[in-house]
Amino acid sequence: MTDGRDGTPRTNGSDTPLPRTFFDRPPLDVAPDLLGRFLVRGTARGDITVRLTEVEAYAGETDPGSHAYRGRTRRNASMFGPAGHAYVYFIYGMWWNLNLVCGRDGHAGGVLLRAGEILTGREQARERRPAARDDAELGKGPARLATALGIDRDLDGTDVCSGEQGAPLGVRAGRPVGAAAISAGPRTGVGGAGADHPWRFWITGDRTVSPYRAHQPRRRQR
DNA sequence: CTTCGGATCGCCT
DNA sequence: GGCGATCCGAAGG
Repeated sequence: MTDGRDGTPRTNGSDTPLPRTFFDRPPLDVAPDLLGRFLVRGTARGDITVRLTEVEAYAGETDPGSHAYRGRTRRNASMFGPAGHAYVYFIYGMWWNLNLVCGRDGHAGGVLLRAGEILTGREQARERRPAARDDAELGKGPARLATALGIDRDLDGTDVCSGEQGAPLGVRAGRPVGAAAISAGPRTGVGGAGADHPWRFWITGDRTVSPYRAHQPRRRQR
């Protein structure tokens, strides 16, 4: 990324790609460490850069809340693949959600990217998110974030650690957040065993963090 | 401000 | 056939 004004490269290291080893850890370690990092979406129209503000860990085969809990299927195959790749899935018949696969080989862990602050490429994001009432809403929620970034099935399995210019997705060092600025709590909209465990992490007080919503068992139809 | 119903489809039981 | 790691607009207080 450049500074957005005169093209002068940054010199503070925020553009450095995160090494693949970053993702070679359990989701509960990776998730809070992703806060403040930059996700770069490369499109034909230029880059969109997001500062990650809210994430959720999914532990894999042993986690009843995870898509990987019941084993490998066509949908969740990317979670069983190598770390440092994207897992993109379709939800509620209309939306896409983006995860980053992490954990040691053979463990289907992932981190759901729930919200972020759009730093560059705001015009593209606004066009894809006409319902957003202000910039903070562009990526405030997992499906909103994916929509703002133009994420869909095509990006499932994409390597986010290639470090190549123009890659469709990449994760950069960004501005990591210290533990004192991080809050933790239960996952949003996820029930079942372990629902109360603090698996969700966000930057305390950040305006782009989505509101918490408890799991709601669907009311039976009458 | 909060609550609620509808949209819409692929995966799983 | 049920329901989900959601969002949005309308209606109600």
